[in-house]
Amino acid sequence: MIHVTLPDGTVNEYAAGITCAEVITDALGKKHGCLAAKVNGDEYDMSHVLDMNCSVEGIRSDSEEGIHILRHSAAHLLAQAVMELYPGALPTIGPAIDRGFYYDFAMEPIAESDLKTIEKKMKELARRNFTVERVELSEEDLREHFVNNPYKIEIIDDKLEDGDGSTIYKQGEWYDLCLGPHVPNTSRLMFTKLTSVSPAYWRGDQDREQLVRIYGLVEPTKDALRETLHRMEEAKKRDHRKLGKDLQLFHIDEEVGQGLILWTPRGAVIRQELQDFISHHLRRQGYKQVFTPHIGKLDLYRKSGHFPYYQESQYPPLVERDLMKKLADEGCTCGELSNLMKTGEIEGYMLKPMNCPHHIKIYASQSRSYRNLPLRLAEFGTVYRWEQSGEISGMTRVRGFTQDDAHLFVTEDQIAEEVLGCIELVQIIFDKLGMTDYRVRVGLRDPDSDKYVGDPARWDKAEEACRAAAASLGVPWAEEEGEAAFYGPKIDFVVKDVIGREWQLGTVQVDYNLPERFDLTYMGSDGEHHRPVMIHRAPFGSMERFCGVLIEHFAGKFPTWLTPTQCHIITLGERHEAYATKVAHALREHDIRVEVDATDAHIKKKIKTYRKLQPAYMVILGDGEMETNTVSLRARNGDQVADLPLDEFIKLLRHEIDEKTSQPSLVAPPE
RNA sequence: GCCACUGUGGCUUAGCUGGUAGAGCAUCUGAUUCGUAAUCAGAAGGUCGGGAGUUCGAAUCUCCCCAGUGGCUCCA
Repeated sequence: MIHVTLPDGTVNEYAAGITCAEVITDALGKKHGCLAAKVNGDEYDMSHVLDMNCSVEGIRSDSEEGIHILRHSAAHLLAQAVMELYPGALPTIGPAIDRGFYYDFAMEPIAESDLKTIEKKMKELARRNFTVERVELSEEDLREHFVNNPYKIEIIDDKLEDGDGSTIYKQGEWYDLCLGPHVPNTSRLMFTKLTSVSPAYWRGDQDREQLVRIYGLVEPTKDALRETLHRMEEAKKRDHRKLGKDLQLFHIDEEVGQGLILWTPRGAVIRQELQDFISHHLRRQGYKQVFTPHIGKLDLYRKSGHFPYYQESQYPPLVERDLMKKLADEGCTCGELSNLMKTGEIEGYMLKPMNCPHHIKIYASQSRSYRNLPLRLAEFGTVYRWEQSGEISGMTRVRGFTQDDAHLFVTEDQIAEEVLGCIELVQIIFDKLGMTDYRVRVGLRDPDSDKYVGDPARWDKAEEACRAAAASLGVPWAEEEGEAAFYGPKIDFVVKDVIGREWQLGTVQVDYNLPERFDLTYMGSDGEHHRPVMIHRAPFGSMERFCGVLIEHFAGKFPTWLTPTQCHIITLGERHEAYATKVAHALREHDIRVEVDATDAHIKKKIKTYRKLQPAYMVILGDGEMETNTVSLRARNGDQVADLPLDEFIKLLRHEIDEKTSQPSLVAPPE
């Protein structure tokens, strides 16, 4: 007999050889809703046999672990379906991921339209309710089972110690190399949806075979699946690319170029408000504003190390006209031109891929003493990077963007305090905008690598400063070894977009390298020359990406201070035009953004038209308002307030704008 | 850059196996003056992402290019 401890603390006695399933059914009844079990904290199949004293806990399909198992099992079901439909395909790997699962196959590319057929096959296989069986095999047997699949053999070669066996999971005739655990039978996998197909490289290595990756979703119940799909639909409505068009915030034009954002008037308002907001805080924190040009000589970037090393991700250099002509006359080929630029034999200019070299030159333009430090130079600096064409997306990944950049030149002792200051700035901004759903990544050096520049003792200190700063935020943060830049540790702020992709926004990076390369110095109190340390920081990352994320964050419903139209005045009839003009003037006198429609169109129609642009308020003016010098307001959700005295309205609205409250609240308190 | 898919007037979109495009919204004109999510009538607007080809004839077939979407790779 063995003793099994259940989660509620009761201890039951069973005959050795009982399975997890039997224990859980005994404890919770037949409808226990569990897919697998935890035995002494480790995950096992339901069929796992217990032969000694232990604790057993069911893993429900709606728990985090349960959904993970469900996804992993659904990946197996997908592979089984694909193998039946495409006998020549070779399954490789198929894990559960954050939002579902995928499986990679070595096979001829398939189209998205083929997913329906595969999905149907999966349903059919699920319905046939195969038992999912775990089989332990010796290494020899394993290799025998996968003799026709070099991918699986490669995994066996890599993951298994010589002589070790492992397990396969079988459902029907089909089986896969896997550690498990899995659902007990395929009927658990009825509610799946294949979402997309795309290529992926074997083991993520661009130089290796390209595989076909199929993505899918799975949920324990029909309702849960429907809800998930609905949520995804809803999220798509908030996509900044769609809202950017609907709200007329930005435009990308084929003829201008890929990944180049045209900020339209309404979008420009948002960007300007954000820039004003951040500029205000920069002044408070003692930053100095600078302006620098969009290009710089190749020599500058040779010195900084960005050319030719990062050439691939830059626009090609600009070469002076006379030189170009001379080289052309001499019959110089493009390849030769490129080589001449690399070796420095000819000079050219580059669109700046970052602002640091320019700011460094400002630092170096005078002799500096410790009394001048920290020197904090800030600029909304526009940079250009040659992103791969397939990677460009909306406002979040572009080829020209404006960083809310700054470079701090500090002494070694000032690093900790200044990093903290940078972090505080990020926090002020995120707090004001109600952005709470972000994660913080502290990039540290990989202790086993020698690619890092600078003295390890100084690194330790800088890393400790970054850690302490991240910890001070009060949000989740994670250290990631090997994620530091080669020149110093960093802190990144990462948010997710509506479809779950992660984007890096703000960043704070400590840099020992550039001051060295540019031989920057300051005079210390000891009368000696010392090397300053640089801190690069951009709390928003870039205005483009940040605004893109912000559009999705607010679903286009911006707080009053940010929204392009704060008041849209609508008249009931033509005779109210004069009053509308008067109200508009009064509002504009108080620096409130107003638009007016005094045409004779029906009020319903006007409301329908302008609500799409999400003004903070629609101001309705008719006979009543005109006679009593009042306004009536309509909020975005349709709520109304009637006959608010005009001066009272202005006062309240001005207050709302100045306070930068999260949402318009003059009609009803925000939800 | 790689693979699949997509690309029709400002927006959304119909157009099956090839025979030179239909519609709704928006726009303009006229009528209506009607208190909060589609008043009526009329007009104008596209040669179908660009180019080449097959064909008597292509938005519909082929090829090349451009752009977008999804993912991979990359991201100082």
